[in-house]
Amino acid sequence: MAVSLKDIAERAGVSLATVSNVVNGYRPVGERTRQRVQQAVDELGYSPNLGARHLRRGRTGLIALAVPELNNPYFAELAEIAISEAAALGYTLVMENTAADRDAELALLGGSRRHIIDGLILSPVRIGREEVLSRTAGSPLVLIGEGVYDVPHDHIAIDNVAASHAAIQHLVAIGRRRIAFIGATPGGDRQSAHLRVRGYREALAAAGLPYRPRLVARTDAFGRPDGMRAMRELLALGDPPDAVFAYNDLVAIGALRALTEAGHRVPRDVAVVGIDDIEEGRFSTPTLTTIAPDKREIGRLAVRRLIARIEGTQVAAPLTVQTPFRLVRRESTGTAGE
Amino acid sequence: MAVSLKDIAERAGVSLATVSNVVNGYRPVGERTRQRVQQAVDELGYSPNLGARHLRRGRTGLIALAVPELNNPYFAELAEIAISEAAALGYTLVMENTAADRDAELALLGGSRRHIIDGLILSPVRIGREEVLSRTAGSPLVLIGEGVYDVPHDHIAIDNVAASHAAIQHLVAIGRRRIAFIGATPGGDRQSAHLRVRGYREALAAAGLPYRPRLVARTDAFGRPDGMRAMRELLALGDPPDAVFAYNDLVAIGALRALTEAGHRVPRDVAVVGIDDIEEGRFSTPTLTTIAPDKREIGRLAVRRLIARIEGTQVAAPLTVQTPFRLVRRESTGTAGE
DNA sequence: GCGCGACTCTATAACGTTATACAGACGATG
DNA sequence: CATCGTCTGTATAACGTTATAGAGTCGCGC
Repeated sequence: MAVSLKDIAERAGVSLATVSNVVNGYRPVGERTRQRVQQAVDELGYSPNLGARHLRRGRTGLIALAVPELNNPYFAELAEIAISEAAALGYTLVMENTAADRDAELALLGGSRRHIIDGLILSPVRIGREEVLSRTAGSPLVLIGEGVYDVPHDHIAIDNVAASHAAIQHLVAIGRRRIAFIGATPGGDRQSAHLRVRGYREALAAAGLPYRPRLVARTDAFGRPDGMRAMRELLALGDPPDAVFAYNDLVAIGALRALTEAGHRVPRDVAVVGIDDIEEGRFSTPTLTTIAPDKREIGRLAVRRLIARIEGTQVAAPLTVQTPFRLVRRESTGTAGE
Repeated sequence: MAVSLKDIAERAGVSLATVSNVVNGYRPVGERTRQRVQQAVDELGYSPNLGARHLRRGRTGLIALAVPELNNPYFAELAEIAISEAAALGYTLVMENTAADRDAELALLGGSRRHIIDGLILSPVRIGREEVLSRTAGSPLVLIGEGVYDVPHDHIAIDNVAASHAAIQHLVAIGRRRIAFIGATPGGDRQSAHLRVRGYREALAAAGLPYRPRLVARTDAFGRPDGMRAMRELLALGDPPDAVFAYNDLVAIGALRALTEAGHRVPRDVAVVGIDDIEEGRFSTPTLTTIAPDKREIGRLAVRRLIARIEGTQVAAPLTVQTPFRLVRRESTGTAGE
């Protein structure tokens, strides 16, 4: 079971160090010995003990991706991309679930996994700039999502304000005037929800539409039930909206369901736009118009940048990258004909 | 940054071994020294280096959950449960994605992660009994899902045949006669798809309905697009079905979409039943009737059993556990009134 | 024939932890 | 007063790896 370098060394009749050199290619080894060692490795089925290697090298080969909800399809899709990118670069990516819990985010930031993990990709939702700044330097950190800016770490995000603009402009272009927003959060001011609200307000202004605070619905979380609840509240308003822009696709799908149950037609009575472009929105009834971030780009960039930091090949200043997005029109805002 | 036992020992003026004993409570330590050591630990913010501990103890405290698709909500929901259960027991669970790839499953079985992981929970889809049997004993293994039986490992699953029965009986009870199945796989004979087909056939027979091979649709995978494609094929048949039982909820949702696009009414023209009870099915239009496995039970049981094996407290014979399920009626088979 | 670099390979000291064996002090016991 | 056990604490050898320093051997130029 436990076959170690020592076993190989004995079998091949060479020293420990030589085997190590063959396995790692760290130093040149004569062709004859190399072959003998390689044969022993194959025969005994040796694989290096990563724990020991870590202890010696100070690196584990593990990186973590910490997200606020594992079963938000957006993060699941992102994770799948990140995992394969990490694998391609020789790292193993482990998922960590913060459950949108402030303490969990702080613990990760503080290095609770410090000895296990070479670096961390974090999607923060409950912590802000100060908390990140107060981090006592640990392993490399890459931020994704839009919560925190102006910190000395790499940061990958879409331009939330611009994304909101695009959504609102689209709704205005199809003739909507009373446009609601679902998914504002009570606290947090550099949070992405806040940014999306800001984009919403700016775009309304640009279109010459009034900003009606009653059309901005708060939610505690960002799941389907939250969208459904908020939509019901909006419908209970004396003068309900004729369009809804949701914090994300899950919220939008909750809203869709509330509309259907209440007997409203989508998009005729109310048009709906989400963000994330999860697969579910391509199969819902009606299908969901959405702002599609480039998940592939986000996942790959985050992993590459983190690994570059870990390996120290790139000591350049931290960079904030804004990845592209596009508007995907589907039934919930009327297809071509409508 | 790197504060080790040695630093604590110096600070507290005791030996390395004593600090270790305080930290682990392995041996009694005098009250006075204990306090001095504890204080040093707190002041310097020591946390043990898990790699080194592993090297010494032979355990990492990591367990893996390997699933065929990370972004199938069923597995995402299961993962969330398993992660918190593992955390409660002092383990960290890492997700592994086999991508329904035979080689990936074999690699895990063969112990590709052997040095990193204390144990593995695997949901196999491409390998069968023989492959599992040929495993050269490695770390403990718990199987979930329904692919493989009669192997010397713990195995947690629902009774697929019984689940299929329940679904078909329900469809028969609401008056359906031409019931299709979507999600048969070409190969594999102990695979869960096969078992579900068997339950489908048996239940048809029990209800006195004929088995029509043309109503069994094959799919390459088990996602929304597969369900959609298969449903279209069924609709193209001269005499289409009046009900569909799908391999899982995702496939069912794909079928739902195909039906909607083709202008069929659900459940009036065609009723649909899935398996998994993912949240998406509670918000789809129409909402989806489904066989709901007890995900909480599955996740917790799998983790507990694996950890019991790892810690050797339970050397009893491997056990196959069938967890309960129930039928959840929703709109896709007609609600109470229909 | 001697010195020197180039080329292979080896011996060994870490990395941070835990388990084992042992040492010293102190009462109690014969 | 010798003997024994108990109670604390320490020294040290692993665990499997890699990096460093160094030891041979060979060929080549002077």
